[in-house]
Amino acid sequence: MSGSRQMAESTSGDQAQAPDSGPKKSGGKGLEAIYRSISAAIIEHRLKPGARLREDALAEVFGISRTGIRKVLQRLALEQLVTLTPRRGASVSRPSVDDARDVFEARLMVECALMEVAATRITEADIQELRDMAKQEREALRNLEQRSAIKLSADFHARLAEISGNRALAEFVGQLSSRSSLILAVYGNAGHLGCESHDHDNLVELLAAGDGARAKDFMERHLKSIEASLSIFDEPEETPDLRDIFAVDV
Amino acid sequence: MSGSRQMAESTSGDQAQAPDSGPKKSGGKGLEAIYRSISAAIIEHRLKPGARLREDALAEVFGISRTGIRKVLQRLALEQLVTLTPRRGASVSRPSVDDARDVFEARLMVECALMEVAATRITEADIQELRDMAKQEREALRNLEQRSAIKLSADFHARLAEISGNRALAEFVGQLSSRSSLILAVYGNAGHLGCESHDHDNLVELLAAGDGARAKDFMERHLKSIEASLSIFDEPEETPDLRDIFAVDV
DNA sequence: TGCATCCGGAGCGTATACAATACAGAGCTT
DNA sequence: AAGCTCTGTATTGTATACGCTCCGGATGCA
Repeated sequence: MSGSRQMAESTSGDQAQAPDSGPKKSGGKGLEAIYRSISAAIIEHRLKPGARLREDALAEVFGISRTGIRKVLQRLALEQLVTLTPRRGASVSRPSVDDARDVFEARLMVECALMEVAATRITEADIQELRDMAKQEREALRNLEQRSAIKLSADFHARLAEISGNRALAEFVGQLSSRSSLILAVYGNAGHLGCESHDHDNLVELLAAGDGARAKDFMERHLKSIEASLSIFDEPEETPDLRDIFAVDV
Repeated sequence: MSGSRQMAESTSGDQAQAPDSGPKKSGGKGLEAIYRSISAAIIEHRLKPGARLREDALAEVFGISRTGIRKVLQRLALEQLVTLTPRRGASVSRPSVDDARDVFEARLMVECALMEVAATRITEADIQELRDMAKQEREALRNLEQRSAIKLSADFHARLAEISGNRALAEFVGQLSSRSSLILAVYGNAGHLGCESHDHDNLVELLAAGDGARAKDFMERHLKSIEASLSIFDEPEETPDLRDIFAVDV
């Protein structure tokens, strides 16, 4: 892996203003803020899988017209965070069992490989930032702020991938991490949310020590343990067997 | 590249409809066809990097209003086939040197790993289909139809990734392949277009033999040879240093 | 009473209208 | 003569209007 540029955010002059403060004169970049707002709400499980996202309602909430909302929803749909059903509108995606397996298989493949690259390219500033993120996540967990913790965890993995210096792979990991959050919402067991509290700290220290091989192994165990913690079985089909369900009542 | 007249038809069964044959009954699926049409035009280099894509012009060509065109352009932008510059509209992306390196690095990582998976999952039907695609590509090359050959090559790699059974990774490879076509357009040497004529045939036979390890090695050499065939050097910067350039004249 | 049909509302899909802005060319100033 | 500004035009950004489809309830008929 070569290259020495750093991952510039799309347009660096990006400023996020409060969603409701400037309803009239919000510039084109306001859409980016709305995107992040909805995206965060989904990742934090404030919007649960299956929740409908009506265009009118969102338009009113964010103080713009449906046009902009549709743009945001289309982007979210391409990232598979929301599902767009014709004539029915948008709703938060409900990943299938196959989706879940695909996502974790992909993460295993890509994130593990990236650890070895990251170990050789990580800088002091990166290490400090990652330690910070891990700490925030630990504290969120301790305060039982599960919503924040899940988002921070996804951000951590995404940030980790950025260190590799490969933008294409970093974006891909970012999307996979976001989708993982949805998978947790559907198949996760309450109380035990994905990442162990100290896993990320350990990962950072391994990278700080430059030990790519062990970081890779650790990431592998980390991801496998997350996947193993899921309750992946086929959901009740769309036409549940009511006789079976209410058998006890009869 | 001057006229806007060059994107209408595509070689395969893509129907180019008369300008306004069905203004009312467009149907939501029409956008998918338009997306494929523009996407194919870009991948086949009928629209070259830097070419501007004016919304009005596209709207007129495809017989719909700008609304639908904007939707398609936004999707293409998210896939990084077109670049959307604020207030300047859309143009075919011109991948940077860094982009090129990232894309091929990602392909190397993912496609190679997928070969071992594909070798265990490939079916007779898959083998037959891949042989067919490789044959079409060979013939296109022999007939000097470079445009078709490039698209067929990208389709081949994408189809190959689908065999792994992992949708997330398959989509990712598909996007990387499309972007690779753009990279070829910018940094490729005329005459030697990426894939060697028999590489894909060899790949199929290795997979048909179930030899995942050698398929992986072959894919690695294949991708590296493509990347090596590129002329990757920094293009003149956007604000060329005129003093430097004309130093000899002074 | 049960089912089919009709009707009304709600919400999305598409087109069009209007406003804002960047580029280009011409004219003026120095 | 060269540079700067000012204005005109072309093109995108955003909002709004209208039509169409789907869902739910009410009504009529068997």
